[in-house]
Amino acid sequence: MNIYDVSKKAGVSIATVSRVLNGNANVSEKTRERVLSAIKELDYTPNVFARGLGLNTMKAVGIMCTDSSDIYLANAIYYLERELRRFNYNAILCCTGNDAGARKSCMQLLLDKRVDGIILAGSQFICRDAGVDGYDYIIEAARELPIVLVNGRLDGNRDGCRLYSVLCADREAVCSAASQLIEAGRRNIVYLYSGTSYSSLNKLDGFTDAMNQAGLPVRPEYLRQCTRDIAGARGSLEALYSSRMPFDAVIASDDMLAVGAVKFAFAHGIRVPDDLEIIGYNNSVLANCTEPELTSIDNRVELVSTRAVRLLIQVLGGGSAPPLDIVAAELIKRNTTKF
Amino acid sequence: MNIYDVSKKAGVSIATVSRVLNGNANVSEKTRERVLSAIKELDYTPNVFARGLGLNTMKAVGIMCTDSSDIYLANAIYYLERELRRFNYNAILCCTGNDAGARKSCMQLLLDKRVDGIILAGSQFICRDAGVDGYDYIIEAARELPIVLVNGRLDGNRDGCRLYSVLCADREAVCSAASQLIEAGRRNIVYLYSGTSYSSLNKLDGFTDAMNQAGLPVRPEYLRQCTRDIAGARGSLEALYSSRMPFDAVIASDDMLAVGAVKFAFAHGIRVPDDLEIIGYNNSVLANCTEPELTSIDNRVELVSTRAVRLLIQVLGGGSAPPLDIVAAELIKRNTTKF
DNA sequence: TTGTATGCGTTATCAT
DNA sequence: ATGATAACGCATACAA
Repeated sequence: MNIYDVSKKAGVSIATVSRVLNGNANVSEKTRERVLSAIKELDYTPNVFARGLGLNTMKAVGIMCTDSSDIYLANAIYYLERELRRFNYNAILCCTGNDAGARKSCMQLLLDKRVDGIILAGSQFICRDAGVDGYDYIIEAARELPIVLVNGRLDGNRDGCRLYSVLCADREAVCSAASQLIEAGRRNIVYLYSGTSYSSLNKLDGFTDAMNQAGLPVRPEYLRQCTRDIAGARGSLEALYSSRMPFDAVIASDDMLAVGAVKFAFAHGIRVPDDLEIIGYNNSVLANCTEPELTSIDNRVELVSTRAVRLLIQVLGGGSAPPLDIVAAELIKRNTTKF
Repeated sequence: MNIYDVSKKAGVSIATVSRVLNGNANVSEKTRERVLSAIKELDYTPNVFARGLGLNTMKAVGIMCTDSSDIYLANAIYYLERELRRFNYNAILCCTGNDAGARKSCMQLLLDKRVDGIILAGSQFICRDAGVDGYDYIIEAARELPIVLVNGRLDGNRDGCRLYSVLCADREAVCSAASQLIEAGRRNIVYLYSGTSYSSLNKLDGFTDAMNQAGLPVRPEYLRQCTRDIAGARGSLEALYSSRMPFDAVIASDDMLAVGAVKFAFAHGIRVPDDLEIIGYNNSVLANCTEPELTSIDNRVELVSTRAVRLLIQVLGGGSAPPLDIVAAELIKRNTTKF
């Protein structure tokens, strides 16, 4: 079942069939209809490989992420795929984990597959310990096809590179949230985080911004890094607590960690939000699970993901796009804060 | 940069290059090395389209699901993709939502893309309101390529179909859990569920099994269907509560609903697990978020997903496989139950 | 062991 | 408006 069968059935040449298939105007209405009905009758669909061979495109983009089961990334992937398919692109998913080598080979795999573009979902691709040439594989790839970072940032102003970043204004969001806690009278605020990704460090900066603006000291004991799970967050606060360092608020870089904070408070009979205010990040489903429910910073996954795809589509269509697109976050107030 | 360039550089014919590429034994060690070094020097990678055109395979499988942001499905997708890539297959993700038409067009899209196989992830593809010919699109597709249902079940014993189901013994799991509650003295057990998917109805059957085995009546007011979120679950229990129907245990078809049950209890000062025992399903991260933490049935996403891929790989390799592969669930005891 | 030639199913460039 | 034909880059049957 190929284009020849259709051309035979319709009594035209394969060129005409191809023209109909690709919406070429140079076809009379009569023949177009004849061809279309032949296509329908034979239930013909063009062979992607042959088409790809000629056009060098498969109408697919690669989505790379560290872990698609992470709640934030799972949402990002959902929105990315939905938007991509809206533009008739398929999504090829690649979970790389945190190993640098795996990332490179994943990227290479996608390049070899001749995808039309690549989306790097999640801030984990840009992190402190990447090293000087840690992003070379991205830069190089961006010379071959457009690459969009979702919630990560890498400068795309190098010549010959098509590298774009779409992200949320994390720093400003945390700064604003921290400022509100300070205004509400909190003085001993803990900042709880896990990774050293671009986004994570950015949030941390936002926290210190707020402290500086308020003229409050940023004490290193209150910047607490822990493993990325409930127990890690809780444990970190336990340690601080037993060392008798007072704290009256917690800002977490992820709802998961904020859940740990709620559990810590519960275990010690500390009242939330009266004695301890807690703010999470991502505004994920986890924020609705605790008691009281978490106030959380919404970093707009859907919006960011959608814009990332739109941007990519535009570039794939030969258009241009700004290398940086920043979306504002939104504080969703629930019951772990008083303001 | 193609196979001709490599052959020129290595001073051999393209046939020899192809042989080296495909691990054909009929190449002398000397020429093989010469070719390999030429490949490396030119940084050559074969064109997937040309290769696909000849072999009619793209080393990719489609993963269809209703919603990749659902926690269970997100996990399934993660494990599926990981295992697929372990066997050098890429994953093309397609989220269909709940619309039947979208499912069919998604399936067609994947068929047109000439994927090597398709995995239908999640029980939502098989559901009560599918209608008599509701699965025809799956059956027909299975005539063209192997299809594996993850956590759904469709009979694959039709001739010419390669249709397989890998799933968890949900019915037995719920039956066992309910039986344990009954043994512990609970008499008024609520079964809380949301969908009418294969898996969902199966769990419901497991619940009635347990009641029947214990000689207890299955009262329809205690089989409560609600929307698939925390508020829905909570609301459903509120309704039951205000109608003064006593209940002392809840089994939920999903951790999300169980969270709603915990919240309901908290709101009314009902002690968990003393006055109300609660059991969730999926053993997801949500089970760790509540206070007390949820006892939950672990339906082994990782195992099921991994086995599904292994089965598919086997079939793709020309081997045969059982049409049905069932994995046992496991009850993870935490603090919303007393036993 | 190696090379030649053909087929795979399109798209696109010419003619007509 | 339509048709013939040359790419596209690989695998492979067959020849040497």
